[in-house]
Amino acid sequence: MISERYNARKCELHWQSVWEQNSVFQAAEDPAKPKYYVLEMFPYPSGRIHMGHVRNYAMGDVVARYKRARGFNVLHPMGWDAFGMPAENAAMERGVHPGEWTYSNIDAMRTQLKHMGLSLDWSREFATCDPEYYRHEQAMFIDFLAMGLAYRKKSRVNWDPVDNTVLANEQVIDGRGWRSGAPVEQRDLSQWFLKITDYAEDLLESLDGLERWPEKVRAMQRNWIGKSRGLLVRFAFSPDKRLKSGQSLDVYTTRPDTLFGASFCALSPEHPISKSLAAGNPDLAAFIRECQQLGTSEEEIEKAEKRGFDTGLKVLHPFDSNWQLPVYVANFILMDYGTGAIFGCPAHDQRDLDFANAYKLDVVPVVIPEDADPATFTIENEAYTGPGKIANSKFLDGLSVNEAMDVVAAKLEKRGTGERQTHYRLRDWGVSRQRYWGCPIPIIYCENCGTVPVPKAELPVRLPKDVSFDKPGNPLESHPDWKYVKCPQCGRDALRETDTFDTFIDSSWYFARFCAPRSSNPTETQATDYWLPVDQYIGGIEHAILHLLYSRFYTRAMHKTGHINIDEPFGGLFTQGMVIHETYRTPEGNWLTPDEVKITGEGETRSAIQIETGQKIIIGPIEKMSKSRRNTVDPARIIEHYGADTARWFMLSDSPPERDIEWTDAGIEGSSRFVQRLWRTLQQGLLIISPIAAPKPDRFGAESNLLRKATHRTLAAVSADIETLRFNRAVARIYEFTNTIVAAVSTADAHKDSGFAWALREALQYLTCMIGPMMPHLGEECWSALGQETLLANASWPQIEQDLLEDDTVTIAVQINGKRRGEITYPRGSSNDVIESLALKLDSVSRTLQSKEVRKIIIVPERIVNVVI
RNA sequence: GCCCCUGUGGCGGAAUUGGUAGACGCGCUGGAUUCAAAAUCCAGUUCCCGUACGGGAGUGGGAGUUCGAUUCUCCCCGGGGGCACCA
Repeated sequence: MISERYNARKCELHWQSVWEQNSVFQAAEDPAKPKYYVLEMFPYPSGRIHMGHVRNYAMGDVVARYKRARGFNVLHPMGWDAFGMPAENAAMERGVHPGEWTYSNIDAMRTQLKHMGLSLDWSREFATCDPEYYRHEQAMFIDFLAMGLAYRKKSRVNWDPVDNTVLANEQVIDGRGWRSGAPVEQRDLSQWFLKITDYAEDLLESLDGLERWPEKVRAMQRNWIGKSRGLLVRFAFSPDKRLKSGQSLDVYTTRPDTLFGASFCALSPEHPISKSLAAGNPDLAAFIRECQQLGTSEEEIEKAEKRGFDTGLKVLHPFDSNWQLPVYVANFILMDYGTGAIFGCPAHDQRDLDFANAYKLDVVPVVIPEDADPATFTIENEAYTGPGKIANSKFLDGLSVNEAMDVVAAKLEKRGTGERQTHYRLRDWGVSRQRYWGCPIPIIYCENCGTVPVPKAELPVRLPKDVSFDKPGNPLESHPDWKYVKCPQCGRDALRETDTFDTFIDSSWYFARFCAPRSSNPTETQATDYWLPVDQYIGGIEHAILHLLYSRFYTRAMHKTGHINIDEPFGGLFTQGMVIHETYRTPEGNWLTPDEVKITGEGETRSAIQIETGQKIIIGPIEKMSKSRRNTVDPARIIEHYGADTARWFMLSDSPPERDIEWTDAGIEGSSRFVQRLWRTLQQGLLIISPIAAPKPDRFGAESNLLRKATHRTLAAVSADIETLRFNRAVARIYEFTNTIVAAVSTADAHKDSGFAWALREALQYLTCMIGPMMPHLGEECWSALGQETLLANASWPQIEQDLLEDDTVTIAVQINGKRRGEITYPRGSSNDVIESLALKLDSVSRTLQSKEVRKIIIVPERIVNVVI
């Protein structure tokens, strides 16, 4: 029989409309059913989805559909992280309004996502740039302010002196503005901050309770919070007329044990003492300006060559007032950490060592490894940070590192020149952005009343539509009238805050909004109490720290202000690997998409040209797919050509979901072939299988029993794989199982076997259920072909018969000296004596043993036999 | 620079978490079917020696622990992510 090929395009449209017409995926609270909230990180509407999105949403959809089948009331919503810089860049480059650009992107991407056949509740969709969303953000900010969770302080930004605009770190390239090319400066601006540091300890401790989070994410957050115990040391200055009398230099150190190895002190360029000295010293002022050209990013600062400026000031060593240490201003000292000043111990800190070598300062090792000789142990280009005994440190000599820390801390505390402290690396969250396309900060500045929140009744503070991007800088600032308002308290002329919120705020609570997306309050307790926390959150590993930590904090802040009753937003987290791809740039530095480039040659001779112009292209590093690098691959052609099911299946196959994958469509033919093969096998099977309501036979023949074992074992394995999100393994099991079915269907003998028709129906039905979460359209088509009248999307996950999972015999390998020499099969539960004699009887073993003496036989039942000779 | 992850055939990867390395898929080779092609089916496919039987090597590199290491420990090398204004 020649069966018809599976027509993906026709079937996919059909089932998508059936699901939609029946509102199959619309969720509602149902206290009688256990809930399950599946959420994938919502996308930034860049215009087109790329393969990274397909991977993310295919994974989430498998979980959502699987949990539905398992009887859960599933919430699986979708929305848009719609504020952000790319919309403003589009406005500047193409003159299109950010809102218009964003909404048309949303339309395009929604269509693409719908073609994927995801089990989403689209009735809950929202975009964060909608005033009906961001008004609640404004209301909550006012609540945060009232509760002391928000405050204003001066903070530095990257400033482009030519474009007169604030630059994001991404827009600073080698210390220059990306458009103007002008060296970047740092500027102090008054900005709003949220007090995430209030929760540093809680955010740290609670990580232990997040058992369904990857350990690596918890580790990254722990390091980010960076709790340290150390000592604040007050260095007295040697008298100097540039200082106020009694002024001391406060230094925070986690290594007080190395105090005798100190050879200098260093101040951050932003340190108050640096600034006051600079006022009277043009050379120092110039040096500080140079430091500031590195921009604000920690990466730039730490990678830069270590440089310093000798202030001429001296401090006295706390344990020896005859010992003076020079005080530098140094480019690698961060004002935000500790006190913004350090004492440098070059022997035991690499940065200090680099600095000391550059400025010819002493390098005295004071921690000596156990196996080293203190008399000869020296440090040259590599600092020693390991354990050891203290040396060259007077009364500390011979102590361990920890003992020495205690002794130093105790002595200085007693003297009043030191204080044990706990510090966190975590800084407060700066949320002000000098940009248009974000949520306006609902604050009014009145000369009379000061900082006044916009009354809640007047929310939302809407973004004005009539803005111009002709001038650089924030269009809200230059808007003719938007910022001029009356003070809500005294009615006098006042000014609106023209900064908008960091877009991380938008994504810090959207999961809560999805529970009741049309509520006139930010959240609806009845809905959030039912749905939250998110049971399975899925997104890229690149969000391991910022987004996930901000959300954890924001949830706590919402709890404190009465908007929610939980502290941890995400019960289970899965961080998928990124889809990465090579990057391509023209010699002028313009990014090109993979479509625009032709690659020739291999290895050393590999090169690329731009298809349109024939010009040679620079092949850049392999990076995560992103709009800004243009290294994205649009799934549209793949979906159009092969169908959404094939695209989904392909993305789930092969690679473990947490691993990065370099995009290639090699192998997609295989996925497509499998779809056809499965459909064909089903067609052939339909001619053999028993009717839908046929009762289960009392007994099964050998062939049928083998098939049933394969069916139930595959189901057990696939269920476990989906529960743990190991989709690639589930795919492999399904391939194997399909091969088994194909073989059974094509074996004439099997058909005569007792109960085979029933066993084959069972196999095909189970197979259909198993592919359903991954290839839902094909699943529905098969389900219907099998004579089912319900939707597979609403069907229950099949039952496993436990007694089909176990065999009565065991096959294990026999090794000689750890090298495999053969295998034996024996009845389950056999004694070690039986196993041993079977193993020794093997030809391959006995042959080797003839000339050798057996020293030991290791038998691990049901695992291995190892004969040691 | 710092923190986190990662490395297995020609390619993506599997290995019950210390117990048969290479499941499954891709690709490739040969064959069947066909007027021909597509599709499909069958066989083979880690590398080296050998017609074969078989033997040896082998999980980025080096050391270690163990009867046994892809798995645990240490050092080194390559790749990716994050570094607070990309999202």
